[in-house]
Amino acid sequence: MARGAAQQTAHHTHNHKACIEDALTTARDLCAERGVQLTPLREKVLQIVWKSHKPVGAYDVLDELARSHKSARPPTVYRALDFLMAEGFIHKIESLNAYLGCVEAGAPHSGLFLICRKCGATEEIADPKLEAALDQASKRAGFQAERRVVEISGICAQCAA
Amino acid sequence: MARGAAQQTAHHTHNHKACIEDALTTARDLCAERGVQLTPLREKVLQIVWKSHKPVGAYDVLDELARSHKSARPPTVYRALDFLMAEGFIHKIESLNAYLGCVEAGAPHSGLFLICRKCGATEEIADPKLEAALDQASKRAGFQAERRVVEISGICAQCAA
DNA sequence: TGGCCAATGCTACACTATAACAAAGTTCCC
DNA sequence: GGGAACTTTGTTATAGTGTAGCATTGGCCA
Repeated sequence: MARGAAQQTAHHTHNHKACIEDALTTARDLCAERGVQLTPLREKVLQIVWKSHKPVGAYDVLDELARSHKSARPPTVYRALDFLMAEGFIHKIESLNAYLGCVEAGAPHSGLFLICRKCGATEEIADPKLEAALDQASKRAGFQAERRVVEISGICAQCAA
Repeated sequence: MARGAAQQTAHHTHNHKACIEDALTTARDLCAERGVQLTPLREKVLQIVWKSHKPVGAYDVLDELARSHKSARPPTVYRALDFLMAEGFIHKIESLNAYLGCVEAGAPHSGLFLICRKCGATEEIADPKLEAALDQASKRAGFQAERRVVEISGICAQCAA
């Protein structure tokens, strides 16, 4: 699963380095606030997940991590991913068994994802109205919703053009 | 993963045998219409998936299938599951890596699922308004939606009571 | 009767994820 | 500063999910 350096963005070329820096800074700040540790290992994993706007598999993270961290093993990666998810810094894309940096880090939340099956770029969109509609639908069925998984696959605007 | 005979329904006790029979009859009719083969193997797998209203893992299907079909292997099961999904008779629940009988077999479609994390019962609900809202949201992002995964986990009405 | 196609058999393997226990590092209190 | 409690990481092994690739069978029909 080679994920090249080019074509990393969801919509157009942009300064992706700034994306990564934003994500890392936000994570550092939030961890400080919360009194939890963004250890070098965890930070490195977060950086790897943020290398592109495409969901990345745990074993791809492991391969990349192992270059700087020879002792890395599957549990190393999964523990870091679990931490990052618990803090709301990344999401798991269930339909791909892969992980994606969260653009709205802060409150842990369920996102809504648009996944391009051609280029792999995945966009997280926030749509309060839609979220409310989902909660409505649950409530109507007498169901206490706790977690939402909403993943839409198809062709992104760039690939369609 | 013991899935008992009791407590099989999403909402209340009901004649689950009728559920299964309905599903099998519908599948037989549709396959005849479409000129595809609902072989004994595929029918058996469909029946196993329909044993309850809880999503069932592929390897649980395999265990059950092997009782009557000694040569069954993972590919046996996955091929049958793929066929049944392609024909719209079952759904895959991505967040559980498990499969569930479709209550609205016929047109292949993406469902919306309410998954109880306590009893496992999973209800498929149809909500055209919500589906339209999801399509709207995609379109607004210039995205051509092809497949939807919508899975809501929480506590069902029965378990809450 | 031979060629084609769909379905199944079968072996092996790839990919995803966790259990369980050991070791090292951190915090905080006295 | 010593040490208990806790968090994080190391390490080995294994469980769980899914597919590749080729062989075999059986029906259809030209």
